[in-house]
Amino acid sequence: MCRWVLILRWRKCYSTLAITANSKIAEYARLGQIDNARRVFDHIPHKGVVSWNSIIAGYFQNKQPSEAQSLFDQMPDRNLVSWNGLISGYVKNGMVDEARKVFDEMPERNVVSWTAMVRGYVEEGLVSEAEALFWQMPEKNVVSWTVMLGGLIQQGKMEEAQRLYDMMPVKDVVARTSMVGGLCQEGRLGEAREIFDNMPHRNVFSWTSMISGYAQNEKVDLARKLFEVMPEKNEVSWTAMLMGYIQSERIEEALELFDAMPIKSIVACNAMILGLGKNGKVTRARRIFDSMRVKDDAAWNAMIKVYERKGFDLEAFDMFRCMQRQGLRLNFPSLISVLSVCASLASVNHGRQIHAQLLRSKLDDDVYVSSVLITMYVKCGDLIKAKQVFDRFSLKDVVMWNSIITGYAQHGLADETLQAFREMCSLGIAADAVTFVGVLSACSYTGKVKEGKEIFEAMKSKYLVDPGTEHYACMVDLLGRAGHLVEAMDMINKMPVEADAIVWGSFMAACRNHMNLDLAEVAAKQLLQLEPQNAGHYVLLSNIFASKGKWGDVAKLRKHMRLRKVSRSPGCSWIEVDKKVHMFTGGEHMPHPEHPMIVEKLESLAALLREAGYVPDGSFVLHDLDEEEKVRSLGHHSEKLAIAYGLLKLPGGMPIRVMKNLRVCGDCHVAIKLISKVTGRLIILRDANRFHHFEDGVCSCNDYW
DNA sequence: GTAGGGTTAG
Repeated sequence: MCRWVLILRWRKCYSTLAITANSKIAEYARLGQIDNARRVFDHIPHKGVVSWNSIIAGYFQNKQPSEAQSLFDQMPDRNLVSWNGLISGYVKNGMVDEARKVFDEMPERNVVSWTAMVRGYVEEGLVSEAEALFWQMPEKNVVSWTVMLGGLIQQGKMEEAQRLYDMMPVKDVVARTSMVGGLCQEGRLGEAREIFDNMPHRNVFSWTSMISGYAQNEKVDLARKLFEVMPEKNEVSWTAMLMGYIQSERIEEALELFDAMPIKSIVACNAMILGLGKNGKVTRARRIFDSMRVKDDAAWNAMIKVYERKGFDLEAFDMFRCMQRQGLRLNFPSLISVLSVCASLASVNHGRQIHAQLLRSKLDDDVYVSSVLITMYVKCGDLIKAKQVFDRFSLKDVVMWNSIITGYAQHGLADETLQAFREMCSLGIAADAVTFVGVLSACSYTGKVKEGKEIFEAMKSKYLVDPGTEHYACMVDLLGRAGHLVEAMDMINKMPVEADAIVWGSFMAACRNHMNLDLAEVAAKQLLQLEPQNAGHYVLLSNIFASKGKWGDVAKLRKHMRLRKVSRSPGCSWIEVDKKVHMFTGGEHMPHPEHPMIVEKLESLAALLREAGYVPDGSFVLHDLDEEEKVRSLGHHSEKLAIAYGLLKLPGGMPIRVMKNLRVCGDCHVAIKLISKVTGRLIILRDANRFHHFEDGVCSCNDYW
């Protein structure tokens, strides 16, 4: 008697233990600690079928389908749950074919098996396969119907979805919620609301679905009304509401809601960071980022993207490095952002490093990534490497062709640009608007007026691409540079759309280069109207007035500038030395630590230049200084500082690559040509528009920029 | 304790 009790007690205890072990397996698997789950599994003395099922599901959950399959093969006995688990495991790993094989081979099937398989097809977007299977099902229940419904909705087949929904014998909360979501996606808010209102039961999901529907369709206030009355909210509901404000750019209200959120989900934080970034509130975005206890890939990407978009390249890069130091894996969006950062910083070394990582993680055989890579190398001035990446890729799309075409154009290689353009056309790839910007600007940079005009005409008639403002800007630039100012003006007047600042800016520069002060004045006034905050326009107009001796107008303009609180966007140049980017600003507010040495170098250079016959040209300076002061101010233009630093730090024979955020000024251009001559160094300068290769006193732009 | 459905982002 006593013995039996003991045995029974022992058995009871044993089964409790097994259950605990099985839940431990599931728990570890959920946390991504599959090895711990396995350890628990291995220590169970007499493993039941549930333990096996649990560990197999765990491996599927942790993206190790082959290990799961191998365990399945070793199982002493399997039940229907094991088979169904295998199907759903493959489905979750996007392996429909494997799932189907299991489905065909299994000894018996129930509704769950069928539903899982239908779901598998739906996940892959194979709706017709899903439908075929669905109608073959020996029995269906609400879940199977809902899976099929979800598939149709996901594919945007709303009429079919509607029909299926009407046919459903039983509609529960889930099915109704699905339908609400589908209708909202189509903007059919009224119908969605009707289903919502007529639901016998509503839960958080249904409420959130309706709220999100309003929020996504620019009905934020309606969303808010519902949000206020919903009985219980979870973090997803809060986030859905938040997204509404962010998407309608109502950033203050978004912030208010965000601060009120009881639980700030990662999704909410990430969305808030991006939203703030879009609205220029970078510091606030950073504060939220720092406050996040757990940061996922998306959080890092969001922060990197915010910095990248704002042009805070160094910060973006630091962030990326920080992310890697935390041991986070490279992922697609952050790679794209950071490659753009490398491109904009023209940091070849960093770019190459990332390229290497790309190769290792096998992310490089993607059109998108390759195009960004090409652009990166182009902007870093390494056309050879850009071409290598380009050639390596077999299935090139327009974007990739555009990358290399624009690259050649920016380096002033018109023949290569045109050749690539022809090659692309002969391969039957349709040129788009971006292609023509590249081709036309190449013609413009190199004075190919005839070719440019022909291409511009062909663009409309032969390639059927409507010219946009950017193409007119190219044409105005092309004509203007070549001195056909009247024709350029004519082009502006004939434009179907209003000329923007870029068009007028090109025209302006042309007038200045060809010393047509009257037309320049017209252009400058237009520019001031279009961009009253851009200090560059004041500088230009002021220079024109000064050249004409209209000192009264100069004074008036300055006063105007002060009144409107316009400040010059600071010129800034940078150079990469020892894998570090060194920034230089024109003034002496934030001097480089090695400033004295650089100034010394500049002075010795100045002496050499004077010997070579260089006379500083003060007309490029805005400030009303006396001659000597002007020379000093010119001497400290940021590009010269950066070049001097490069001369000091980079071994002889190595090209000096300098980047500048504005267009290089005329005086610097003359001076740098001479510097390349007296020092015998190749100097590559990337300014806001294009590349200048200075060698032995000559620039690749032929003084035409 | 193990198998099938609905809500937030990029």
